[in-house]
Amino acid sequence: MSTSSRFAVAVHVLTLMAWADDEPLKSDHVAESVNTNPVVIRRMLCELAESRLVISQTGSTGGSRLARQPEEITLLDIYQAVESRGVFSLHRHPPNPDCPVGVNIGAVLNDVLDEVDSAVEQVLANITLKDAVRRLKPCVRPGSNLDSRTAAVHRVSANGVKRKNGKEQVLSARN
Amino acid sequence: MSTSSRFAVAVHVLTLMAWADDEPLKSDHVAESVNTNPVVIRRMLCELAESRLVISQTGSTGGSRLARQPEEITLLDIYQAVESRGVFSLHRHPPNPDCPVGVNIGAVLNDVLDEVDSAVEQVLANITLKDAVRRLKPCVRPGSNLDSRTAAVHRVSANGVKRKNGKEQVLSARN
DNA sequence: CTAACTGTAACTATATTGGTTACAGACGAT
DNA sequence: ATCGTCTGTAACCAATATAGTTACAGTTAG
Repeated sequence: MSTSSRFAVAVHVLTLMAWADDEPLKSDHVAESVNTNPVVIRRMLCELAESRLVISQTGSTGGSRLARQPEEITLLDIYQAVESRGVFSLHRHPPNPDCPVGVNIGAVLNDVLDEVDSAVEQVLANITLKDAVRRLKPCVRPGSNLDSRTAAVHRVSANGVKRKNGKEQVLSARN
Repeated sequence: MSTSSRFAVAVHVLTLMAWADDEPLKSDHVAESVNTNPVVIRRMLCELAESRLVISQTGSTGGSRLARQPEEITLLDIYQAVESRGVFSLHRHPPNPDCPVGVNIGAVLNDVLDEVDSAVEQVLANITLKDAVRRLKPCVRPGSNLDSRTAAVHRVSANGVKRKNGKEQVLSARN
């Protein structure tokens, strides 16, 4: 499955906004944190705005901020806003209806894929943006006596992270 | 997420073999049921053979059959054989390490993605190939007095299937 | 030996995502 | 009023993954 990074980027963007605590962020600033092009961010912000997760303002003092409190936004909300399709797909072309397996495998698979989707949604529904911010442990909060530039000194290596499944990978190379 | 149909096709192929009850199937025959090219099937069968789910034989009377009983093969086995990566990906490029959120969001996301992957795996681990065959309800079994050609008369429309999430779609167009 | 398979390379087609440039429109500041 | 700085969005390109196709070497039963 060629999974996209859209969900990861969306969570990153909204976590930034939760961190910024209602101060509107400019797409350039967000893009710098995500390490991508501002247009990519603006495109995603449009989708998030359509889903009523962020509010954007044009103009010279514009920017985007969360539409709700971080504890009122779940990762499921974000997932549904940016990943329209389920986890798996069915066949590209319909199976042969003249085969007793082919004619029915679609219904069987639909049931399975629904079960999978439900399981994913249940996990994501139980994590809020506030939780995500809370999990940013090694970082200092904006209100502390260390500003973000200082905090950057404490940065840990993002490489060599191991997933539970044992696949070694770099932070950006889950694919 | 641009999900692939590899898992759906793999389940289809192995369900066919479970249905065939240890009789070796030729790639041409399988391809006809899946409605694709035999080489696509053979490629997938190679992967499934590497994962010890099927056994293939070359030669004029060759073909592929299950390596184990259908009740000893779970959908998780199939998933792991053909979908190497997890459900989501992290960022394509590493986030900005000079940003207090960017430097840590990867670890937070890894935890979340692990939870999601585990949930998916748990669902799939609890469904065996035998279950899949059992769920092919409206079909007649090979041993019955209706052969597969006759059974095809009973075929139902594969179109207009609705997923639980309300997205209307055709059987082949979950993407 | 021959026919009928699998295994596999090589190429093409298609789709999705992400990156980039460019520009119209909004809006606060002066 | 106009100017600078934003967002929104179109248009295009690049990269990648999947899938479809042709072709052929190697294997095996008869």
